[in-house]
Amino acid sequence: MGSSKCCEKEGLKRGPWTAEEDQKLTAYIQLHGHGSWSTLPEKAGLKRCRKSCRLRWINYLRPDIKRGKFSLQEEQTIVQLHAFLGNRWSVIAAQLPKRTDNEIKNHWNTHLKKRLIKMGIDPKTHKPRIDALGFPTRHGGIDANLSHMAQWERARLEAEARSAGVSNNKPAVPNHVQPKKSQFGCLTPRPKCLDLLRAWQGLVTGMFNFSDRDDLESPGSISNFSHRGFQVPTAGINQNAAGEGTLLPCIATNSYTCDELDDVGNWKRCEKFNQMQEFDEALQGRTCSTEDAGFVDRIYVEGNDYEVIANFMGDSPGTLVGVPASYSSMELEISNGSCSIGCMADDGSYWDPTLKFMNASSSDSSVF
DNA sequence: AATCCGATCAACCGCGAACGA
DNA sequence: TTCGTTCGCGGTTGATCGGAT
Repeated sequence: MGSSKCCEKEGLKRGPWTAEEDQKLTAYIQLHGHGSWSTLPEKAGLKRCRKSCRLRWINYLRPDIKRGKFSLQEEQTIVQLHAFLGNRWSVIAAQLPKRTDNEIKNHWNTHLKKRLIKMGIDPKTHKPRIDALGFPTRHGGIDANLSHMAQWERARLEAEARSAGVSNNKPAVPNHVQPKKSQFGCLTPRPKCLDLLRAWQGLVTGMFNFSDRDDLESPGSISNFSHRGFQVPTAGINQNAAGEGTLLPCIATNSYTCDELDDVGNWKRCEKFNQMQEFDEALQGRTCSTEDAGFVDRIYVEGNDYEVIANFMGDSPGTLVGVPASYSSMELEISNGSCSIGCMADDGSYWDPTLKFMNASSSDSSVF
């Protein structure tokens, strides 16, 4: 486990923790909180360095962590987020409740990475791997699907590049990828990148779903993805004579109305939706559920920067609502199949997107 | 039964960022 | 602005386990 450093110089203990040490650390933190990690070991009566204590608590002893097998959903999320974020395990872990970055990192390195490699997908780029002759690697009968995968991946990278390029002063990975604590003390529901990636979730689902069972231990064909349900959060948009875009209530099945939209960068999302058309015939029984509530994408309409949010009420199809991107702190609550959204601006003012949307629709104003 | 070997995962280290003096 | 300290992240190591030989 590496050469000794901070622990050895002061005669501190290293290696596996004993039950007694765990008990001491847990008892101390439950009573006092961890406070300063540098002083904790001494106060807690542990002959361990601060790093060792912190790691033990965060990765093992903390009460709000889940251990054991990763679910299909969790694995999909990891793969999707890794495609966007790379090895930013702490950010990925923030989107997987009760999982630690260390656990996710280990799971990636020991399971997911190998599974992707087996499928002929480069785990670093998430692109189909190219052999020495420049041809995509062959793996069973999945070539056709890999080409689809490659198209999706291209779309993903293009979207990523655009989002970085549209605003030079914005980081390539937006800040809101980082989970934020809102005034209500809750984490924002999820980063937009999850939604960008949701479009190809069906492919990933195909990669990780095997026949009729959810057993993940044996890789299966990805060729059956087209027969599966494919949840697609979709956008409806209307242009008036002046060329202004107005968001419409959107039934959460595909509504590819984007062809006529401008080609100057507004409504970037639509390009992605157009690419989804080629899957149109293959996709059946598309429905959108409350799982799709939350961020959909960032759009730029009339020079304004908006977040688009799928908003679901009860069991009815969702609507899309727009929120100024400056309203960074979102609240989303799902209960009894109903989803409500509210947003807090940095100055503390509150934005009710549903209300704004309805007002805007009735007044025929631009966008909202 | 003994040994080997690959897989797994807890734990450690180095480094950069954040922060305060 | 600089410097020292602390924290947290990502990469890596090595103990352990289980299956194969």
